[in-house]
Amino acid sequence: MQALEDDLSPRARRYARTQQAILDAARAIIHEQGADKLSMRAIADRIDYSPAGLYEYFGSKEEIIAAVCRQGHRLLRQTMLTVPPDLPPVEYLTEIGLAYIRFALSNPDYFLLMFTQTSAPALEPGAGFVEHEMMDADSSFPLLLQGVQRAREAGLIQPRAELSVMEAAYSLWAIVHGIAMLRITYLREMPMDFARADRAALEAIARGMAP
Amino acid sequence: MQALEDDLSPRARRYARTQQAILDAARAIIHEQGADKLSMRAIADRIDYSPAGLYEYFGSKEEIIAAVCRQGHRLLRQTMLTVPPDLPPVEYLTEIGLAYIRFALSNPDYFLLMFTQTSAPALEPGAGFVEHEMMDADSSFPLLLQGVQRAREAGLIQPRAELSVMEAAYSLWAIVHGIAMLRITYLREMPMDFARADRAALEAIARGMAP
DNA sequence: TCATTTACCAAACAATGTTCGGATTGTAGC
DNA sequence: GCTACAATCCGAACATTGTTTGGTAAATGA
Repeated sequence: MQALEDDLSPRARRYARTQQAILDAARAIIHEQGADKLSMRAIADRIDYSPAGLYEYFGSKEEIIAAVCRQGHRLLRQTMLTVPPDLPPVEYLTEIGLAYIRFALSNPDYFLLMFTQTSAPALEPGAGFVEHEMMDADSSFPLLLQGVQRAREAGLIQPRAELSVMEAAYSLWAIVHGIAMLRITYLREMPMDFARADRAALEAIARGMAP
Repeated sequence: MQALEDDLSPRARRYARTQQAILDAARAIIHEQGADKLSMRAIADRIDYSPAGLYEYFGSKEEIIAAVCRQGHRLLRQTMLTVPPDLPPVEYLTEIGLAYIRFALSNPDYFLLMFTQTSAPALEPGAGFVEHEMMDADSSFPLLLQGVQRAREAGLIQPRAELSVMEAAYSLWAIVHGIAMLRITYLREMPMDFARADRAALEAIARGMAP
């Protein structure tokens, strides 16, 4: 991990390390006490700083949260990357979908924070969809897109006039995201065989995209 | 609306009306300024009360929010009820799904608040799923359930061993909820033909449940 | 060695949810 | 109508929040 801190001056390295310590503390507080207990003072206490000292590293609490969310998206992507890519295409899609849901269930507050931010960076007017955060290398969506592409090449998914590859991936994302969201919020206390229901949902959407 | 205020004493009627005024003010603030601008003082100002006075009607800000959310779920259900029930079953399902999404897009802060509450009333241990909030008369889920049931009776949806009526409705809810959530949060700035993509998603899931 | 930038903090500020004590108002019983 | 009691309602305060300010100490570069 030290290796990543490139050819920076000692000062810049310390700065980056403290910045990361702030983010780690924030993440730990969110995980241990929930997002509503995340305060500048709590972060400062945990890393032996004063609240005011944090403003040397981040402009505001919002910026800290935004940075935590970026790391969260990277982490989510990495979780999905643990699924063996040599699985049969449809099974692969199912598994990365389930991994997405599992991530949300293991880190409900974190996940909720990541997908509740309404203050996104506004895209410049003329930008295409590739410019969007969704298509970043850190995002998890490209994995879905690539999975759908592979399934299509294997002939297991039929791209029709009414369902492009992009739209197929969007549908998959939506159903998986909807399940994750509902299960960590509205359906948290619902007694139900979710393992079964989730698989059924994924099978249904897969069948709907089959030739 | 006066008719609903039953056979209560004048005092109880005033009480109920003030309670409703508080909820209306809260809803208006959420709609006009966003959920983060919702404060006890803002509510009090709007209805000419002092902040302390509100505590005669609600125990806390959380209770106010919970009540606002309950009304939100009723409103969402009513929005979905405007879809003509005599449409062909599959088309009916598509339309109430689109109504769900439309509600979220027209009231993003409201919708987000409704489905972000993680402090739900814990279900008593021995309770079945019918006891859950999801199955309330105010909830929108029963509409989906009933729609799926009708489609099944018309032979347009095949209930299989791996996909009960309940699970089919759950799948539909998930995809619609996922679309709604993504579009008002992560994908807010995404330039994309959502009208097309949403229909494609709903068609795909419908095809996946067809015989 | 000295001047400047960096790192850091104590103290204060404004805004928040909530509580407390008392004042005012409405109601029920006589 | 009068009185006692309960219901409303509010000013003032408290604790907790994010953030700013002014200044001190340390590190850096000349």
